[in-house]
Amino acid sequence: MEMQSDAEIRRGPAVLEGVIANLPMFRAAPRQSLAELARHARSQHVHRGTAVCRRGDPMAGFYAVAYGMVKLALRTDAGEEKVLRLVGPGETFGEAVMFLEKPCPVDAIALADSLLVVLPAEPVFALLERDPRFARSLIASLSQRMHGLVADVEASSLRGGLQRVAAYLDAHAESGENGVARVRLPTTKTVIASHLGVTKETFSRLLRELAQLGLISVARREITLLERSGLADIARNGPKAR
Amino acid sequence: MEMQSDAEIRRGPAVLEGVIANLPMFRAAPRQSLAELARHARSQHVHRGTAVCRRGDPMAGFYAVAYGMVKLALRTDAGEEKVLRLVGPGETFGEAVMFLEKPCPVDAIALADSLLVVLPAEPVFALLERDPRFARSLIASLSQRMHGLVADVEASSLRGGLQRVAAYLDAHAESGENGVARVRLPTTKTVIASHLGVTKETFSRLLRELAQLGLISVARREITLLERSGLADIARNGPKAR
DNA sequence: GATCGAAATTGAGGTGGATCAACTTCTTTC
DNA sequence: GAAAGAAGTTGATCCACCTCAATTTCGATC
Repeated sequence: MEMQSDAEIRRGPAVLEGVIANLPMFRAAPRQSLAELARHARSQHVHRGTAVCRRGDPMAGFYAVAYGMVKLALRTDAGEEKVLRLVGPGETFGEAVMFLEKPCPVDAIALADSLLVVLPAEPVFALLERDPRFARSLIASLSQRMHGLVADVEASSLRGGLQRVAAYLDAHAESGENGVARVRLPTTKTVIASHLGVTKETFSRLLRELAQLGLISVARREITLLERSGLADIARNGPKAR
Repeated sequence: MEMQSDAEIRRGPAVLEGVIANLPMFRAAPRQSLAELARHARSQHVHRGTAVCRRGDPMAGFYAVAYGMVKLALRTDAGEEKVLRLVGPGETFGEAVMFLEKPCPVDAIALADSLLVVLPAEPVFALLERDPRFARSLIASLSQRMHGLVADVEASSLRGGLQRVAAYLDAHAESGENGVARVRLPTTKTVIASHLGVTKETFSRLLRELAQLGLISVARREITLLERSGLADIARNGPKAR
């Protein structure tokens, strides 16, 4: 523990700078600014299942994920939760809240042991003051995020469950070894289900429905897309428009 | 027609500058920058029911509403629509899309005869380059917008219809003449319903339910909040937790 | 103030997805 | 590698909200 902490302190700054430099919003920033940010940043290790911050917490900066995965979720008093976003390596969260200087509106929970980089607000504001290109990147980043949110609203208010699942699989396809399209779910089906706006039970049934249509085959978290075009068709036109 | 156009050209710039100066994001901008922006801006009159822009259109700038009202909505091929936001006087839309340099993701339809101010991207980018305070305001504005979207997602995925209606009324209450809280719906119930994520039929029934509970009384678009606390209670805790 | 189209209400009936419950299969831990 | 717990599946049932259809009311126009 003592030794690990020691090692982190020694190699910390360089690692931090590396993580920061690879964030999309800092791509255009000069090296000196990055070093400056890294000097004020700190790393934070969180274990699987623990909260990075909870709704209502003050937010004195924003977070970047170095490795691991964090879910941003809303929860009701009754314990139901809606996953807003899954944040993976190289992605950030909390920027918008930092600027509003309001308490955190969501829960952020680590889904895996994760290393986060915390960027305090002040140095970011300072950089903003001095580097218009950074401002531009940050604005682009926020705009992108907003576009994603609008897409989610569109999906969950205008499309049915099957359509959303099909669209999700289509959007997350990677081509596997022999050119076969596959999706590896980044976390549990329960969490994915909540992200897609259905219960785990319904998600399970929808996957089975797609499998019975011969469009996919499911093995644990590995999903093979057997008929990409049919899947894309459902994603676009829904189940009925056969 | 010719005369009106003439008049607009003459007094246009001053009016435009006035409208722009009163937008939250330009509050901190120096007068000279405002004049500069106003010089590149143009006004656009749209009649009730006509489209300002449609999904897929290129967006070479963003819009401010001087008077009137615009709805931003997503629509399905089948004609159903989901209203994302109602934009009234002194509010803006299209900033995020402008920065993404992507086609417009929503339809923008005038709900009343409206005067819009169109701010082309280039001068905004230029101002951004030169005035960090403006960048800060713009970022704050986008963050605010995002916060609103998240709140909408929360409402429509975690709360039931009655709860959403109650929350809407509670949030939009103004105190009328004799200190009685009232809400004047800004547009048709059909549009409000879509904004709240229910059909007009359901909205009608939910209002009636609240009325039968003695919490409100409805007269056309004028709604009187008879028991503010009971309404707020439903908004927070739902109908069951009596 | 009569007329016509849009908006709103009301009723009857259907349904997508939630809920509840039992069980199976993974995963983690000691 | 056994035990305990988390995640996933499956079936039965339920319900909030939607859909369809018939009026009624409102609001603009002549």
